[in-house]
Amino acid sequence: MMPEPDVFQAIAHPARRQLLDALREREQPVRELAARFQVSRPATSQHLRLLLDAGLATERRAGRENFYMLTPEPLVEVSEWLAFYETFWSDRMKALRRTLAELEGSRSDRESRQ
Amino acid sequence: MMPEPDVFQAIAHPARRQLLDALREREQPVRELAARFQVSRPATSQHLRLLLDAGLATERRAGRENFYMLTPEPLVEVSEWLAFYETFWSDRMKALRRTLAELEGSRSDRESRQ
DNA sequence: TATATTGGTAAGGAACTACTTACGAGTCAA
DNA sequence: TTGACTCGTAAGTAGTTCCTTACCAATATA
Repeated sequence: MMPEPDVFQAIAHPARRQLLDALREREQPVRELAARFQVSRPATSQHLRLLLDAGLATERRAGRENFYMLTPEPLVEVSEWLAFYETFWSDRMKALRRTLAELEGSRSDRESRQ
Repeated sequence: MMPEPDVFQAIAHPARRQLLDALREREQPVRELAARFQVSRPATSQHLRLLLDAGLATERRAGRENFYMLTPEPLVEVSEWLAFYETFWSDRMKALRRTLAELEGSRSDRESRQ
């Protein structure tokens, strides 16, 4: 947990995003997570370790089970990085909508198909 | 551009995020991007290729220069995925703030340091 | 106590990533 | 036309990722 390596790297793998998605519901033991996604238990353990290191999950030992719980705060870094692009793409969306509206206008002459 | 491979993978590498950040300003030729980040030109080309494939950039040939331009729309996928977590972490933030407020309250007895 | 369950991790290997150097194509300028 | 510039890509390589199987420790159950 101290090393806190790249969150972007942590969410890059589909299997790890699936794990995070599953952990949104509730904390879950490895056994359950592994069964759910047809991923072998060792592979699941290894992905979970990476999520731990990225600070995206915590573990809670209960008997022989190890429950993993979502701690989504590090995702804020991704969110903040994305924020710079959101205005950008909404501008582009507006421009696109404008262009489509213009096309729509110029098409009203030759209303024909459909 | 047709294959459109994983956007999450595309933004996983710091060098590619730097490239995207640079492209937010304006379209830029490879030469300029490579010079800017002390990354070799071939390496830059290879990263840009990946961004192209992910649909995060387009290229425009002008003479012997190749200008790359940001097309951030595919980031919407990341944004939408993150949206599910934002309520989650804002709830956690609220809970944290509540806890801190309680601690603050119980501390008002022994007001001492700072 | 013996046995089954749960899980972490080591070891090994296939596939992938990210760099380098080398080269060739296309463009521009003298 | 010659030489410099810009760029993509091939080839090679070191390092990393992601899986597997095998094993051991800890815990629960019969």
